[in-house]
Amino acid sequence: MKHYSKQKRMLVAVDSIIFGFDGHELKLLLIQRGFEPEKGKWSLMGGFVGPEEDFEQAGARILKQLTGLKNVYIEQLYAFGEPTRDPEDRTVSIAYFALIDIGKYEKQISDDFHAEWFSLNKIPKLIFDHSRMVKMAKEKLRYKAAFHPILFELMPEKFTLPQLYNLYTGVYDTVLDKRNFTRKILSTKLLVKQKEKEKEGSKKGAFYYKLDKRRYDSQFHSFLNFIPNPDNLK
Amino acid sequence: MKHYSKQKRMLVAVDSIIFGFDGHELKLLLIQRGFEPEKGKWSLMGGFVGPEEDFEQAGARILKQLTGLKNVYIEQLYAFGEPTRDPEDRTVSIAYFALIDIGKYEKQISDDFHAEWFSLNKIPKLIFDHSRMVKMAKEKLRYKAAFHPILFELMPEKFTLPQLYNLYTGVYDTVLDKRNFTRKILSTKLLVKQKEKEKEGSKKGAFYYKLDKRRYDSQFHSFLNFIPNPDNLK
DNA sequence: GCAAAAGTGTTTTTGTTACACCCATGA
DNA sequence: TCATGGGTGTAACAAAAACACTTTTGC
Repeated sequence: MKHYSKQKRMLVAVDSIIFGFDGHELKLLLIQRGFEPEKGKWSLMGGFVGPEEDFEQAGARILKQLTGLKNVYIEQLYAFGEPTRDPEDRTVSIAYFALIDIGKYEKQISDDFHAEWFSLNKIPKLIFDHSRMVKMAKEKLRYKAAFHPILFELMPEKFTLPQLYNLYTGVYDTVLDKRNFTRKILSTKLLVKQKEKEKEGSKKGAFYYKLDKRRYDSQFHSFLNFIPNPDNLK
Repeated sequence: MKHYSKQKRMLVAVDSIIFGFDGHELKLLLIQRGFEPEKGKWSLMGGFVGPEEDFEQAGARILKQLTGLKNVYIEQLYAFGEPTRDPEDRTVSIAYFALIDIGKYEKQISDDFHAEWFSLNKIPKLIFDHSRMVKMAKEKLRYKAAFHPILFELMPEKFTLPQLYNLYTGVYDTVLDKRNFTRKILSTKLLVKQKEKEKEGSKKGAFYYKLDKRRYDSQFHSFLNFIPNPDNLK
């Protein structure tokens, strides 16, 4: 304490942009705050970083609290620190984005907040700078998913190629050539075809695939070029 | 204050990883601290975020203080927050990396620190988690420079293709095919050939080039694919 | 005249894109 | 039997990679 005593201290929070995919479109998990300030307004899930915690621990704790999930994909997005971003008090926010298997999500009982999934094009007004955080998270997800197989984190254990196709076209808000898409995905050797078919979505049914976990882990950082002309992603 | 009063407050600092290029190799600017704690040890340049400042302002202020430069390329790298990363007190560090034209750098007179440029493979032991920050900055620079023309930020107004070649091979610690490299660089149309030659580096002399600032700004986010097989960049 | 670094084209290989029809099934 | 969505191959084109010799000039 002796050397830094003149410096201003700040609150430090972690806010999580939580993405899920329901087989048709990408969704975002938001909470309606049950506490002041901004009680009743829509918000990202967040919380203050505890005295003995690092950011990852705080992020994991918050995610667990809201979704019941642990060991999910979570990655630091950006640190936000405008002096007045939280009008109540100087608060720095370390934003993380998480990708979860929406099927594993279970609504938590809590008085503090009530959570809901939103389609990405129907996001309500959010408190503070949370809309900016969401925008940035979408950009980063697009950027990263163009090269790395990160979107598989959103899929259930067994999934079909049409589902995956829906996810990619949704994330990039574009149509992709179905044959080229299939070829590219399968050429990564990341997927293992199952014998069963998914029969809900269509009459013919679509084959299930599973991730080859070994290959996935080892190729995660490789450049797989999922998206044609990834220009202008930012 | 009324709602957050129970939360722990922390110090928030900005640390800058400052890269420069002398025409031959990539360098890092470090300071030897003239103040406690860790007086005399090598460190990144940093400082606390002031009560009315955001991170970018703090980063710019710190960079100006050490290098005399303003309006240089600076980008947020990562937020570090392990509870004991600074043994003195709980301090969160928002790390930024900066790319400067080493020729414009002018040593600042200050009692507080004495600065020196280091080759990237001769970095001394650094305080706290600064070595980890440097490592991460190198990785991010490699990643980003593989797709975006960011390394031009390190060059002086006029530079030669051999200098640029040295920079790229240095950053990726690899040899590149000279003809393919030249073709790729020139095919971006980002460079304008000058009439004069640089005569210091060789007998024959190498033509100077300048950045086409307009094109550079508009293509900055495009994917230019500078590096063959960018796999395993992380 | 020779050492040292700059500059320059072509061929091969690889990857990307464009494109359209048949299949399986439940209603 | 037909409507719906699933599944599949090929040819043209574009981009990347491999490869070596000539030029200039200061010493």
